[in-house]
Formats: sequence, C-alpha cells, structure tokens
Amino acid sequence: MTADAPLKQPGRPSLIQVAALSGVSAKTASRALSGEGYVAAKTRQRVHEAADQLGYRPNGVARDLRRGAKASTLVGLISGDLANPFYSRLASGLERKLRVNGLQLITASTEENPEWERQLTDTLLERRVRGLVIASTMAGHDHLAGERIHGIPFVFVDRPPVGLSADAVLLDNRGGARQAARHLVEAGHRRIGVIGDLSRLFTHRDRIGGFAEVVETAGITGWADYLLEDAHDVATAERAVRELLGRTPAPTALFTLNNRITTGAVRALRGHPSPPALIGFDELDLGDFLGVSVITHDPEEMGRWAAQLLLDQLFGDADEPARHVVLPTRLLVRDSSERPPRDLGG
Amino acid sequence: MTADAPLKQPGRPSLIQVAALSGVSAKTASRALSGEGYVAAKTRQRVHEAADQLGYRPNGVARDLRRGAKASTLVGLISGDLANPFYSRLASGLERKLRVNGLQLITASTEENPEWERQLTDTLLERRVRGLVIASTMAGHDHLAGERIHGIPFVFVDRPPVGLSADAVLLDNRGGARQAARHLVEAGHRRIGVIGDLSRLFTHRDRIGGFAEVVETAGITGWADYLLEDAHDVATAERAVRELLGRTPAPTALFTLNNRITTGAVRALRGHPSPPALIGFDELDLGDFLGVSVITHDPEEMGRWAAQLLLDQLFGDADEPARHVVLPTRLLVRDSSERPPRDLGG
DNA sequence: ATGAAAGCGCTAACAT
DNA sequence: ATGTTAGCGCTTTCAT
Repeated sequence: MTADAPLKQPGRPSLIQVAALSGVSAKTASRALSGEGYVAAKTRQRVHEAADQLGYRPNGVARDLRRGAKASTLVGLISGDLANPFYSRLASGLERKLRVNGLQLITASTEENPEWERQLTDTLLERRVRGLVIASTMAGHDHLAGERIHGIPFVFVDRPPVGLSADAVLLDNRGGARQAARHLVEAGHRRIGVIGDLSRLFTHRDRIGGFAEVVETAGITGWADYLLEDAHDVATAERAVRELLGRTPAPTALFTLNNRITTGAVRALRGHPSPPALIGFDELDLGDFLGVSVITHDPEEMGRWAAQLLLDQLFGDADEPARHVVLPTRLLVRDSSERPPRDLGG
Repeated sequence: MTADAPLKQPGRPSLIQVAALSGVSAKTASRALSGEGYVAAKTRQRVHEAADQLGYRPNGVARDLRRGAKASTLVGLISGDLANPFYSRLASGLERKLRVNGLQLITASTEENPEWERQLTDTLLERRVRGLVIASTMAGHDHLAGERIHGIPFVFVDRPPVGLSADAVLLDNRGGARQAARHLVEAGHRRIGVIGDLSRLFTHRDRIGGFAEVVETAGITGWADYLLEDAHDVATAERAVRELLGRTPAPTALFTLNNRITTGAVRALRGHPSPPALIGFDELDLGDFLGVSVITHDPEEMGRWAAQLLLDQLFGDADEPARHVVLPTRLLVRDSSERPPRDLGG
C-alpha cells in the first residue's frame, strides 16, 4: 500500500496509480476526484496532489463504459459541407441550445459522400455519442432503423429521413421556390433559367417542384429547357450560367437553387452589359451589399429546433411518435430581381 | 447454449447476446464480425444473421477501452469559430489529409471562450481521441503539458502554444502586416486607420507589430491614435470604421486585421462619396468581385501541414522535438487599395 | 476453427 | 468516511 505503483511506463497513469500514491483505495480516489463527496478534506487534497504529480487524466472511455451511454455529453452533427454558411449557422444555433443544457457539439463533414456519411455515423454511434443530428446525403436510412428503438436519439435536418420514421427539421423548400417563381413570373419573365444542385438531393427536387407548379400554372411550357442541374460548386454554377446566357433566346431571369450557385451566378453576371434578373435560394454573405434578391430563412432557428427535438427525445417520453418541423421562407426583394425582361421573345 | 440470451430489454444487444443467439462463444462472434479470420464460413454467416436480427452495433467504447487509445480513428479540431471561412477551409485541408490516412475529423467550436475551450479539450482528451488540433483562445497551455509525453499528440494552429513546447503551424502575421503597411505607405498614406480583433489574441498582436515596424520606420508618429481594437464581429467593425471616418482629419487608408473586420469595413464604406483606401488581412469570399485588396494566404495548406505534423507524431519517432511551421502571406492588390490619399493633411 | 479466462479503467452496490 | 467486490462489453492470451 506504499507509493510504488506498478510503473508501466510510458502509458498514462490510471486511477489505481493515483490511489496507490496517495495511500487510499481506488474508490476513494475516484470520489475525491469526481467531487462525489464523503471524502475527508485532507484525503481529498492528498489525492489531488498525487493526480497532479502523475499527470493523471481520467479515462472517459472507461467511465462511459461503466456508466452506460447516458454519461456522454457529446452530440454529433453530420453534414455535407461545414464550410457552407448555411450549415455553419445551423451548427451555431444547435450548439448554443445544446450548451445551455450541458451538452457539447462535435461536427463532422461528409462532403456529400454517402460512404463517408455511413462511416462517420457508424463511428459516432459506436462511440456512443449522446445524440446525432444529420443532414443526410444518403438515399435511404434503413441502417439507422434500430437506433431509435434501443439506441441513440437522432434528428434529421434539412433533408428528411427516407424509409424510416424519425424526427426532422425541414425548410419549406416548395413554398420558397413558389415565392421566387411567382415573383419573377409576375414581373413578366417567361424564360427563366434554373440552376440546381445535385439532382439526387431532396431539397433540390422539392425546390424544382415548387418552381414547376408556378410556371406551369402560368402557362409557361418548355421551362425545363432552361433547367441545369448538378452544379454543386461555385465554378460549375458559374459555367452553367454562362452557358444559359449564351443561348438564343437567352433567359431574361435566373433562379439559383442555393447559396453557392447564387455566388457562381453573381460572378458570371459581373460586367455583363444587360444582366438577367436574379433571385437565389438562401441568404448570401454581403447579400444586401451585392443587391441580390433571395429566398431567405433562418438556419440558426433550424439548429435550435433540432436541439429541441433532440432534448425532448433525451429527457422526455421515449415513446413519442416522430415529429417533423417545417420552417418558413421569406422573399427578400433587392435590386437584382427588379430587372425587367428586356425583349419580346418567349 | 441455446438461443435464450438473458433479455435485458430495452438496452442494446451486446456481443454476448449475438453469440448466444448464434450458439457460439463471444470470441467466435467477435472474430466473425470483425473479420479477423479463422472462422468457418457457415459460422460467420450465422453470426452475421444473429447480429442483424438483434440490431447489434458493436460498442466502440468497450472496444477502445480494451484495445487502448491507439484504436481510435477520431482526430479533434478545436477552434474559436467554425463559421469563419478561414477555419472551415483549414478544417477542409486537415480533413482530406487525415482521411487518406484512415482518420476521421471531428470539430468543435469554443466561440473564443477559454472556459469552453478547456471543457472541450478535456472532454475530447478524456474520451481518447487519437489526436487534437487546436486554434487556441487561451492565454496559457500548462494544462496540456502532460499530454505530449505520455498522452495524445496535438498540434497548435494559427496561434502558438504558450508556456509549452509543442508542434505548431502559424502564419507569417508580422510579414503580412508589413506587406500591407508598406503598400499603403508607399502610396503616400500617412494616416492609416487600423481595426483589430480581440487584443489578447496572438495573431492580432503580431499583425499590429508588423504594421508598427513599417510606419515607424517611415517616420509616421501618432499612428496608434488611429488604432481601434477588439472589433471581434462584423457589426462592431462596421461601427469602428464609421467612427474613424468621422474624425478630423479622417484616415486616408484603412487596414483591417481579419476577414470579418474587412467585411464590416466594406459595409461601412458602401456609398461613401470618397472612401479611403482599404486593405484587409485574409482573403474574402467574392473578394475579387468586390475589388478588395488583401493579404492572402492558404488556410487549406495550414490544415494539411497540421495533419502532417500530427501524422508524424502518431507514426514517426516519438522523441522528435517540437516543430513550428510558418506559412507565407501574399499581397494581392485590387482596386480598393489604389485610392490615393486625397488631402494634404497629416 | 473455436473456446475459457482474464482484464482494460472505472464506478455502482454493498459493506464497514 | 472509506474499502471490497463485481462487472460494463469487448479483445487479448492461451488452450484445445
């Protein structure tokens, strides 16, 4: 019971070593360090000194194993691209709400690669995070079916679960696209170029759907000729816009389906002698400065809702049915969409 | 040895249950599921079926505990603000390089709050991530002293370790600020407004230092009268710029010490009849479009270097001394800095 | 090709 | 106020 703990250098010291060095049992050392109470002040101090001296750091893995998954304070967020301000603002809203509830957010990026999403969810699930928020890029989610029943709570954001009933926070993509389309159609535009993201994504398809409703109701046929898809990054979007503008007849207006694509369009339109009208889905950094009309919404609010649904699953009734929250969009008219159609074609 | 495993619903099934259901021992089940080999094809299949049926998911916490910390594939990145494109690009470079080496990146944000940084590092360290990359907002790092010796490897980015020898990847802040200052001074500016971030941050102080060197050499006195600090967000920066422009005499040029502050300045200068020259540290989204001159550098490269240093610590000699890498900056002249000083004052 | 036993580091449960 | 025992779920060793 003296200070000579078995020195298996250079591994990290364990609680046992701390206990040995301070001449108490493991449990007492544990109590002293975790502040559980019922430890004499003197003992407590001796244990702390021993811990400091050895450079002891508790092993959270062992603790979690013993205490069960409920001990973890980590919540994971998995998304396609954390560099996108939409997701980073979502993450920010989520994090703040989690933090006041004693939870910590960790985020991971899949770069819209389903295989990486699968690996990341597996890793985080296996390491027993407390909960998971997913902006999924996968086509289906059968592999998560077991989780909700006897596992880790999760919430889908931005994109809904497929083949699975689960909580989700979504945007009114259809409604937003309708607002944009109506705005352009009412200004007299008949040839509207639409530039979209990866065509497999739910958000993309829904936005196209909303747009189609409006233009078809307005009697505009052949709109799909001016639809370009899979422009996932700024450069591709820029090229797509140039291509559209080079056509005869050229579109008199542009609807870009997310913030990156809008950025590409802004670039492509730079210095253009008679640019088409432009409206984009998602707010843009410096959007007011640039004078770009947008369909705006509140990514932080989406994050806060995701946190709320997760907290309800963690601390509320376990048997609640899955809930879906749909957040509204708002049309923000700035200069770029006020350019009238400038010819008689169409 | 029949299928009646102890049903302690509603917890998750363990390997034992899978083993029981398939009529083999735990070890055999483990072998079958982890692909370790030496399992009969038939057995393997039976085990997999049982696992699927129960919705089994291996417990990574238990696995890590048994295997030791080297089993983890998670590397953490802790930074002050992941929504800032500088950090998200850094994260992207880091992630790609880690991924090809079989490691996964998780990120966490401290919002420049030292207490939260402390909590997050503790949590990740205790849960035994494989390595840690930190853009630290703390004043000192004694608490990490033990880690490098018998613990988890870490690398500092953007801001150096204080009171501790550790690997780091830094920017040539001083040199970059000198480039900016020289550029403005050579154009004849004598009254240069400088708007800085949190004054306690290393990067901030270093940039001020580089600027001071140049202007003092040029015989400009009283430059500090035009220095405004602690403009940590866009709105504060915008206000700071307005304040500077309202002075008599007003500065003829502005040097903004990071991307957020530059954004604020761009806003403040909007519609100004005779705006001062402007140059900012860090590239800006749409910076070319906006015509803002900047001191640019490569955040992805910083991420890749951080990955390299971490990988060297993980797989190379453990006893290497700490290494510091300093990345260069480049002056990118666009319209905003070409505006000449417009009066005789100074 | 399979199994039994031990133990990773910690804490819950039950002493004392 | 402190100690003992057992066990979280897995994998390592060593048998067979």
